[in-house]
Amino acid sequence: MLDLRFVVENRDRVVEMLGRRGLSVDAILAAGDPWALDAERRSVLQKVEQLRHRQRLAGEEIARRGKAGQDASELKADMKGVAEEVKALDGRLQDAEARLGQLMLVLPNLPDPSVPVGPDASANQEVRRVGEPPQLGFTPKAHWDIGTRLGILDFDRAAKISGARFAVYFGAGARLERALIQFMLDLHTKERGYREVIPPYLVTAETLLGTGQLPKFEADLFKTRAGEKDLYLIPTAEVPLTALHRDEILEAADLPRRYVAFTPCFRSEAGSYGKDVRGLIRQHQFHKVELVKLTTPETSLAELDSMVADAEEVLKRLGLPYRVVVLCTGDMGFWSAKTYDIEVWLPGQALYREISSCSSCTDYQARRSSIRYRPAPKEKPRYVHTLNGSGLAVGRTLIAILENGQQADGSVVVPSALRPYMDGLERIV
RNA sequence: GGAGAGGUGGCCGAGUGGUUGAUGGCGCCGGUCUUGAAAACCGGAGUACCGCAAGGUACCGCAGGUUCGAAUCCUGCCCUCUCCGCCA
Repeated sequence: MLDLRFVVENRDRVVEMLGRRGLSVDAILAAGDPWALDAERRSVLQKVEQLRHRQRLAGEEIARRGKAGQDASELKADMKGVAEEVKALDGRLQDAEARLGQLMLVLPNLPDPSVPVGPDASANQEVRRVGEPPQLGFTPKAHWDIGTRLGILDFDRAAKISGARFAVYFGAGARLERALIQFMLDLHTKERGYREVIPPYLVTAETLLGTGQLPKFEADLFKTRAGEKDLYLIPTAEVPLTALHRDEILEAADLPRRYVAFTPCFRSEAGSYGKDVRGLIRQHQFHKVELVKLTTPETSLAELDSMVADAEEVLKRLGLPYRVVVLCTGDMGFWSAKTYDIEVWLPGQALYREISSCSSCTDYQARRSSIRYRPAPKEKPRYVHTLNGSGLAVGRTLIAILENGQQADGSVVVPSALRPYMDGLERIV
């Protein structure tokens, strides 16, 4: 969430920055007036604290008289009234704080000044293009045709088992998925300085509140229920990885922290009916190798750049053409301050499709999750910046390999970087 | 699923309802001593919020309650651990 103090003291600026994201003042105020609520909160808080101070002094006096054998019944009677007053005011205070807290949870992050302003994806800006789309010399097929024909992907049987938006991988398909995972993890851990993590795939509501998926985006999640306990399937490893250091104060020397995790991801894809219904593009369950960093505010944008480079390196080594796009204010995620998407070329659709999204969330998640660091001994703790990025989405990488490596005879060439992970297999036939 | 134990400051561990944000120990930081180090001794050290400031308030798993006053009493919840059962 945003820094309440900053919001209160910089009303115009906050309104302007949120406006860039398409959030009008009216829309903000419709959810509640943070400025009025904060004023209420402060004034009540001061009264409560004054009364509590009186209670404390009176308590000491009563104890003293008790020891000295003096009467304190009149003072006690007075303080009973004070206690009731405190209780009433405290109720008002808690009410104001609760409403303010809920309001702050539904305000998105402020965009970084460098982010282009725009209403939707059409205003995103291409940063660079790497690699050339392959000259296939025949009409390229979509991956679902390629994979089905090779017998390595099976959507019909997946539908039988689990319904729409699932896939079964067979043989070389399953092997290719596993090879990609291994390849990506090796790259990030051995060459890029990330520490490998296997986190829980089921998380609590508090965890999702900390990263921002809750309370606003519950419809996108799969929720499980076991007895009285509600747990959510992770939509991305960003959630458990970012939450690793919740309620902690890290040492400056520990930053940046770089984590990489391979996990399945689960998304309900509510509201995406009719979109990407075929193939592996949009599934309820998919694999992702996720990168997460905790950094100081000063280094976060540089670390974002290097994270993008880490994700790009996967594509470079696989020989897949791609471009990097900086998302405009209107297309960014709720908790992001700046996002780069990496889009891979898909010959089957003849367009670039998102295969990675790398964001700096500045201190937005850190504040919600209370992840801080101490800049120097004795100094006050500050919030870290949290960054996350796909490195990469495994299923979509497999799509790109099938579509870019497809041959006229229907076979698929395995990128040489992956062959060591597939017993030297050069071609899927 | 059944039975039991426990959650206090970075860690360990005290705490009779009343100057207890909390004894003590370890670890940590500074100092004295020492050629240096160790030991010993002295001192320091949590987080958040309110306030221009002085200063104040809150926090002993969480939330309520009793009371003039709660780490301490009561209720509910959460978590951890042990044993039994079941199980990959």
